[in-house]
Amino acid sequence: MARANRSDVAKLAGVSLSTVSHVMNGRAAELGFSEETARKVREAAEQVGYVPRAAARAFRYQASKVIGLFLGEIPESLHLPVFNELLLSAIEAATEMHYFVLPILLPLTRREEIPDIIRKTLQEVELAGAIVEVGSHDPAVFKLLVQSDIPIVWLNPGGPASDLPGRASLGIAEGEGVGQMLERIPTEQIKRPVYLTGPGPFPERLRPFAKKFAKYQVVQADSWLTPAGYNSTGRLLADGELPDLIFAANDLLALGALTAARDLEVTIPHTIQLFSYGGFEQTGSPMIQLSTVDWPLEQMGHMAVAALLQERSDWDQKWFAGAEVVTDGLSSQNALRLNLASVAHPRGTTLRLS
Amino acid sequence: MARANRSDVAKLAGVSLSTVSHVMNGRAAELGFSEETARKVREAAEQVGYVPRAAARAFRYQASKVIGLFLGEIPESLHLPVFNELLLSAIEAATEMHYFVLPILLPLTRREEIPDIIRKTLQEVELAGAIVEVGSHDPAVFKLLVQSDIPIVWLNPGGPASDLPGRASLGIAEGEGVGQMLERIPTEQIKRPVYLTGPGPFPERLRPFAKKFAKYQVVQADSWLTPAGYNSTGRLLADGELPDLIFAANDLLALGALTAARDLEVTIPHTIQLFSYGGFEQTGSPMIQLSTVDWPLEQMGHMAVAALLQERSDWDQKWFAGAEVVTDGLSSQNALRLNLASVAHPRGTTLRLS
DNA sequence: TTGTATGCGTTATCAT
DNA sequence: ATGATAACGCATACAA
Repeated sequence: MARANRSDVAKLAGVSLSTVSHVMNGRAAELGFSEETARKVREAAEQVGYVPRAAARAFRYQASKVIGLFLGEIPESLHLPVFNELLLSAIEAATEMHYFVLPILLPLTRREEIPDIIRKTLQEVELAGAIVEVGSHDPAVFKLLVQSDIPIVWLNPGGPASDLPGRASLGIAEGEGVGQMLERIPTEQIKRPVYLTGPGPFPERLRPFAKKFAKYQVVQADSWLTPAGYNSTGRLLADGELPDLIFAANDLLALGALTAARDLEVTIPHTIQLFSYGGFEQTGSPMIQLSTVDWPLEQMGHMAVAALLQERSDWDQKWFAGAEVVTDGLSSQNALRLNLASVAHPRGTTLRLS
Repeated sequence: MARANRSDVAKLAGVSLSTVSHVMNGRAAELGFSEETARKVREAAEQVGYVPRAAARAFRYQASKVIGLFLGEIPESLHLPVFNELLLSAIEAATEMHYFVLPILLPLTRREEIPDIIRKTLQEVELAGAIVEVGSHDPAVFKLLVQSDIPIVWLNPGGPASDLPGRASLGIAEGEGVGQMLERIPTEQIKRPVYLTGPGPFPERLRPFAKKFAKYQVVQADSWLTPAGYNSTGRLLADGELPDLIFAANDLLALGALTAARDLEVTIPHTIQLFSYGGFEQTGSPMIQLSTVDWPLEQMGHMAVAALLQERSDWDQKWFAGAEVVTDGLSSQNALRLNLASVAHPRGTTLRLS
């Protein structure tokens, strides 16, 4: 048997079609319907399991409750925090406003397919708006999205906000937290700083470190995961003069470095100080207190939704704090460009603090 | 300016509305339109950025490309693999068939809200089908979902398939992999087996362990995360006679146990053997080779989508292998109930194998 | 207090 | 080869 529709309910309740609509949309009292009628309708709906068809409602209202979240595909665990935290916080924020979040993965390779993916998406699911992780994509691939009239929020989880046209553009001031961290360390005593990173181009977060130290060594591991950090650090420590400060470009590399040092009986933080980027946090009673710089992805997800749905009050109050607003160079007057602050969490386990 | 619609294109191309539809749906050749007309239409569409309205299409076709994935909310990192692997594998499978996956989080507390969440969802977004993690929910809360005519696949990521009515019901034979693991260990020499678990009821995976050993000790940590495993194991090892086998109910607890043993200079696997459940895997050159039982969540996500979209061939070929099919006790003749095999990965690093 | 008419944008059928 | 039109289910303005 097919899904019940309005006329099934109307027939069963012995009322007209519009009466069903009015009652189901909670306007019974407002329009002065009898309690008796309302009850009859609700009972009939309940009995046949009637729920108004979303497709018909979306069509009729010319509106949708689905927010598209376009994310770069995940090459390895490095991106899991991006996926998890962005998606979950976006869902949380959206749910609060009775919206849904539809994640759409964009291939990192085969970029020529992206325009077509976007066209197919727009054609198959009505979107209330789009949140787009720009990544390293050529903005031109999003042309169709821009041409459609839905609001767009651009995201750059690994750097400054782009200046693409849309309702908002969010970035992260990665250097800020790193700078804070460096201020807490007596850096004048540092002789051999090391920057431990993964494959690919150096991220923004390196900048304050590079600025602080005239000379530093770069160790590039062959992945962004813990074992690579372990191996690279192991080789580094075995090979000659010990470093006295390691900045790991992500937390997983730092965990590898920590373990390698322990295995080689190099004490941290006494012999080597260590900190990383990513906001590693253990709930409950922690085993490891890693000094790390928070990556405000959760804030980013919340703000993206808030901006998309134009809940300006939300930005200002809960999530806005610490954001660096940049309004110049934007075409739309409604647009907001801002970089979320990253925050240092220095901890005595891995840093000797001044 | 508003999003372009069909009539904008028709006007620009100088043709009728239906001609635009015909061309846009690739039926130009079939209906014998001139190449000239088709080109004009395509160019006009391109120029104004026309994409057919999804809401109107969904309405007209009485169909949708969105699969709802109803998941229990995530209380702590324990559930991250469930969320990640299920969602990502479902997205992967769905994308291949040109479908989308909409994750919907159901509150674990405040369960009385669930029926309303489901009703709102059905009312606001047209679903092609639903994949539902049953969890510990009373199946009655899903009544509206069942009454709607969309196909449903039930999931139990932590135990056997339920026998709810729907297109399919998938579970996991957790005991299978644990049993395999126990067969590889010379268990007659085990004197003091310990089961290390987290808060809450004991999962299915314990069963073969309990069956194998007449007497075993249960250590219940106060969370499912690594630090809790560390603390509980630390206390256990300090407190008297050492165990000789620890089965950790998840990988994170096992990692804590491993670290605790190392810190107390108890050798693994020589003094204590250790294995866990969850399929912990490090890509690249691994630092830790944990003996663990695979949790086939990825397979589950793929199969759920395949079953939902009735791609029977898919089950049989790629993902079906090793699944234990149970067809008795099902009402719907289309329904399939099966338990995916879990697989042991014994590794010499943490187990002494026979 | 209830019923009726209209339109939302698209597609497919049918007529030209 | 191209154009006109009905139908999809719902919500609402308006008529009764």
